[in-house]
Amino acid sequence: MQRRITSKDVAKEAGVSRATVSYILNNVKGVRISDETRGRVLEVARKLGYHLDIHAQAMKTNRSMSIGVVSRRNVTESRFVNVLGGIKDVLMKEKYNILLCSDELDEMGYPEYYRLYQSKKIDGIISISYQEQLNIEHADKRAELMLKERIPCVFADYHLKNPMVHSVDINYYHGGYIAARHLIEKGHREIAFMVPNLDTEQERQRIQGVSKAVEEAENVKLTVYKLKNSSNDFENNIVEVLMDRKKYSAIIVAWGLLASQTLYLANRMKINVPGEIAVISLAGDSSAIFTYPKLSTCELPLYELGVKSAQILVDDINSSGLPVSMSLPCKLNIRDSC
Amino acid sequence: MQRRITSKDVAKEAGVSRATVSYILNNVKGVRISDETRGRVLEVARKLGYHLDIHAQAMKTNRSMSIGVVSRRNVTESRFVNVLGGIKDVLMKEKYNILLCSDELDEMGYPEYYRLYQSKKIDGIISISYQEQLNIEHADKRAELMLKERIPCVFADYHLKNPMVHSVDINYYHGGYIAARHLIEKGHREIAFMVPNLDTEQERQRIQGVSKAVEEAENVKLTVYKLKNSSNDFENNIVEVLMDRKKYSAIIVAWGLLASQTLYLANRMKINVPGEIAVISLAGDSSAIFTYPKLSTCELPLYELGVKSAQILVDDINSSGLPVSMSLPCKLNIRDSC
DNA sequence: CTGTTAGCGCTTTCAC
DNA sequence: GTGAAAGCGCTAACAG
Repeated sequence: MQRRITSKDVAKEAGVSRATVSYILNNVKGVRISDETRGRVLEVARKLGYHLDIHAQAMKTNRSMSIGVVSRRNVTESRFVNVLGGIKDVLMKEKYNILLCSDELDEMGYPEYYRLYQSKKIDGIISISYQEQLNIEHADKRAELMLKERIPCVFADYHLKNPMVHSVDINYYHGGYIAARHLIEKGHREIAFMVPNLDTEQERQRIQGVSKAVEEAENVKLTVYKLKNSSNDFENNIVEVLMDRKKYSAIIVAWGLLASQTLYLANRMKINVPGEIAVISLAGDSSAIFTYPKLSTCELPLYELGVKSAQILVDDINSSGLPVSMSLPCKLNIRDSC
Repeated sequence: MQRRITSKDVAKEAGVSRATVSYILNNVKGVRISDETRGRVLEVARKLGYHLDIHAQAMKTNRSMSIGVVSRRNVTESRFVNVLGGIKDVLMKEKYNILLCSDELDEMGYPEYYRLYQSKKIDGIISISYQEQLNIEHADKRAELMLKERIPCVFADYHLKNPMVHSVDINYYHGGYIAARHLIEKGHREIAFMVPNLDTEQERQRIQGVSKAVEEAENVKLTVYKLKNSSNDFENNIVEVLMDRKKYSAIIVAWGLLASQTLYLANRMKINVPGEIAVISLAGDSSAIFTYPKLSTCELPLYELGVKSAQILVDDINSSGLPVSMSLPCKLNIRDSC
């Protein structure tokens, strides 16, 4: 086991002091160092195979250059992963690393990421909402904790009540509105809206958005079907709605998976889409594009959500300012199902 | 800005020494401490809001308790994310955190994760192959580097030549074999195999596995279609193969997305699946289950891949031993398309 | 412009 | 069983 090469070794070998080495390696400005010295030190560092000890550095600077990204357990959901992509792209540029955290509580009732922050393992937190997140009060409580302890933190897609924490949300109202609007412009006058029966801000906004578009139009009738969520198997629900198809010419479906399933069932029931019924989904990822027919969706700005969240967090860490809160619009992606 | 609470503060307040505090908080065995003292210290720590400084600890112990997971850029691929799930479940139990790394090279030609290891930010590395990873020599070179510097490292799904590094692979041969075998048992005698024309171990194994099953059977004819990869748009290729359909009664498709697209096109061309042609895919994730008809797949053991990789890495860090290399079998998941 | 030095907060050996 | 003290490798304030 051989000793680690430290900045001391580099300094000695190069015939300068440790401070000089530190200045050069960190590119500290406001210190002028002759190009010759600089070159020599860099060369020696390379030759000796010197590597910074990040813990020693962190100890001095009180910065770990890591950001915690919190997910509710399931890293597998495509929603999570798309947001992560946006976060990663921003943080890489800013020299931050991403540390995956859970929010499971420890014996003392604190979430893991709280501990990681207090231990200085991460400099800030991005919390991404999880699907079917019912318990908003719970999230609000977490936000309180962050606020109280002044922990740099951004809530992504949480739609919190608390206006003092940074938040980036998705404008589901807008999504519902433009989707319904599109159908109306296409001439549909009887529209069904299929949405899981959940008491979440997300679904509430969608219903409002869809309703708004309908209200603005003339002679358009809307039927909202609230699907009972029996362990995520909506088959029976969907079949019922499809049986009802004399009552409308188009369906808006709240979720991507639900939409795929709807198309599947339509195929099975020999219902022509979009001929007999047009279908549009208010979410859904690219994996859904090979449904038959290709699904028209209202794309959620997931990548953007990640980008904005990361930017806000980095800004906050660098100079904590006023709380930022924004809401990102959706984008229509019309393919073949309507 | 108030001073950080240190173990010194806790020690003073509790009337013991810092060493005692450390022993208690880390649950060090081989040191007997009266329950009364232990309780008092814990209580004081809680009251004062003491939190360990993880960098100071890491500096002493030379352990950062983080593992780097390397992905080639695209964290969005479902392949990556499923493996990650397995890794996460194991590492959480072992008290390790996951740090997402890229393998982009820095000015000095080292991948990011190499730097992170040398800086002691991570204790080991799990490298997950990326799809269509063509350049095996390149990967072998990375493996050399890890080996030379004795960096704890596991290569997941790389099929490296070097037997000295830990590796966990997927047995694509097995996947191809059981899929073909299933079709043969179902009575199919003319089988087509559609595979992207890539010179990778993965596709080579698949072809071998499928061929093997065909050879073992009597009177079965296999036609291999190598698809030219023009920017991942295989539509024309697939249509051609489907036009050829008098020549076979079943198709094996190498990739999940390709399979979805095949079903889509079959629908569009009014070809009945599995009536006219049966279809089975050698990969594909759960998002594909709402194709019409529901796609039969040979499931890749992605979660397991993550689990095994993480276990091997942790073992290696704790007591570096002989190189482990294993290959995980696939699993048939027969739904409606064959 | 460069060097000296004092810690950052922790663990752990060694003495008591 | 408990305590004193020696660093781990770095940065930044200060002195030269």
